[in-house]
Order: sequence, then structure tokens, then C-alpha cells
Amino acid sequence: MITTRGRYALRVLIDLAENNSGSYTPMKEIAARQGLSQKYLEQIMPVLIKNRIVDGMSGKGGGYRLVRSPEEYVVGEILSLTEGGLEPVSCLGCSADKCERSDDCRTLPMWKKYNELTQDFFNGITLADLMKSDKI
Amino acid sequence: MITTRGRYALRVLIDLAENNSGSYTPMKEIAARQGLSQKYLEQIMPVLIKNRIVDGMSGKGGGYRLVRSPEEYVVGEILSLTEGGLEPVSCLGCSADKCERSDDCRTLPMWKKYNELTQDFFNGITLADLMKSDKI
DNA sequence: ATATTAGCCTACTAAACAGATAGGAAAATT
DNA sequence: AATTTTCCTATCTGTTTAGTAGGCTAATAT
Repeated sequence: MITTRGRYALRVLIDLAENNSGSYTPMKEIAARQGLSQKYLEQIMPVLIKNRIVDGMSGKGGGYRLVRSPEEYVVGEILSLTEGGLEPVSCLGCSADKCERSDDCRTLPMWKKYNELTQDFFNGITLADLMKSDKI
Repeated sequence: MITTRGRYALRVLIDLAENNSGSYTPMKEIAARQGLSQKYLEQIMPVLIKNRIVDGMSGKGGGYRLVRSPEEYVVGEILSLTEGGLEPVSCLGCSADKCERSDDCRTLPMWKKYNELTQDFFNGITLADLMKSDKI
């Protein structure tokens, strides 16, 4: 289940893209427009900063800014970063504690295929696609 | 994320299908073969009984038995029942507290499409498919 | 009768996660 | 120096996950 972290991150990025004036947009504005807690969003942003998804600027006149054009943002990347992966079962996670039954697990191939399906789906959608909803 | 409830339920059904002798298989045997807690499985089984997925028989010689042939079991049904739905975001759940922004939500169409993709994927796989892993 | 087995029920726990709230430090701009 | 804003850390409440433990009843086969 996709949590608020991933969903809110997407909404912030869409908001930034739709209200893009070239300058920085303070989180206060975005939170008000989106009806979300500013403090909670401030917690989600650092991971986007560290991974060069957005550019953050402190001080008066500061805020956040996209660093690419909307077509260059892939939804799968945003969700993976903010959710910490999109794997449908724990055995496929990065902290994969290698199940000893995995060699003859009857369901593992299914989970793997579903994982690929999920990755492909979300990697096939860009921020620009989300803005013109008929593309989805 | 698919939890142990859904994954274990599938493993129980596969075990029943693979060791199908026509008679009833006690949970003790299944738990031992699959390396799972019998008590925990006992918690998961009632939902499968109530929805006529398996047939349970008390007393000596009792246990559980499939009521259909493996080709007639769809993975999506098993997962939906044991997980309580497969929706990727809470706004698509049955206890849908109708988000007031849903009319112009930029991401809702994506979640809906992903939901359909997920349903279609798991509804396209049967227990019989899981048994011959090359089919996946 | 006795042993076996599901079915049901209650209670409990330990750990993690979800969804925040709060306070303040650091940086940058005016 | 004052203000704005990011950025960091801590805390909190409630829920979920993944079990464990125990016992009771009803049904069934031998």
C-alpha cells in the first residue's frame, strides 16, 4: 500500500510543476494549496533534496524548485525514494534475508513478475503525464 | 505490501493441492511441511472456510480439503479475502472516506489504473499455474 | 470410550509503521 | 540585525504485523 509519504511527495512535485514561476516556492504555500501539514512535508522533502529531485534554498525568497522539466521525472523514482522501495513482498526487499525455501518456492516467480509489472508501470509515467490526466 | 496472511494462505492451498489424496489433510501436517506456526495458520483458515475456499472436517481423519480443482482457484480471490483487499492506496479501499479533492486529483487516475492492473494480474493466475512454475 | 482434529474464543506481546506534531538550529536574504 | 525558510531531531498516538499461549466444544474414526 502506497503511504502518504509517496503520495504527498508526488503532490508537492505536481504543485511545483503547475505553479512553476522559475523562482523558489516556499513549502508554506504548497502546504496551504494542497491542504497538507507543512511540518510533515518538511520531513519528506530532505530525501528529495538528497537525491537531486528538487533544489531547496533557505532564507527569504527561498523554497523549493524543480531541477528538471516535468517530462524527465519518473513516478517510479519518486515513489521508490519516498517509500523506500516498491517491492510487493518482503523477500524481494533490499534487506532480503534470503529465504531458505526460495529455491523451490512456488510463489516467488509470481511476486517477481508482479514486482516487474509494478516497476514498469510507475516508471512509464512522468510528472508531465500526471498533469494532463487524459494521458493516464 | 502483501503480508504473511495472504502468502501463507496461498502456501496452504498449494500444499493441499500438491498432497491431494482425496481425503482431509490435518493442519498439523501442513504446518510441519511448510515450516509455519500451526496456531497462526488456524487464525487464517476461518476466512477461507467461510468463503467456501476449502472444506474443513473435524474429528479423527479430519482436516482440510480443496473443494474445487486447482485450475478453478484464482490467486486474486485468495489474496483479496485474506488481505482484506488489494487496493494500492487507501482512497480506493472499501471504507473509502471519499476524499473531497478526488474530483481534480491528478494522481487518482494513476492509482485506479494500477489497481486494475493488480487485479487483472492476480486474477489471471490460478493455483494450477503456481504448481507448474514455468507457467508464470 | 478414547484419541484425534477442527473450530472458536480470549488474551497477550514485541516490534514496526503511519501519520503526524513540536521545537529549535542553521543558512541565506533583505 | 531581522526575517524567512530549510533542515534536523525528538516525541507521540494509534494501528498493524506476526505471531504465542491456553483452553473449550463439537465432531469423527477406531
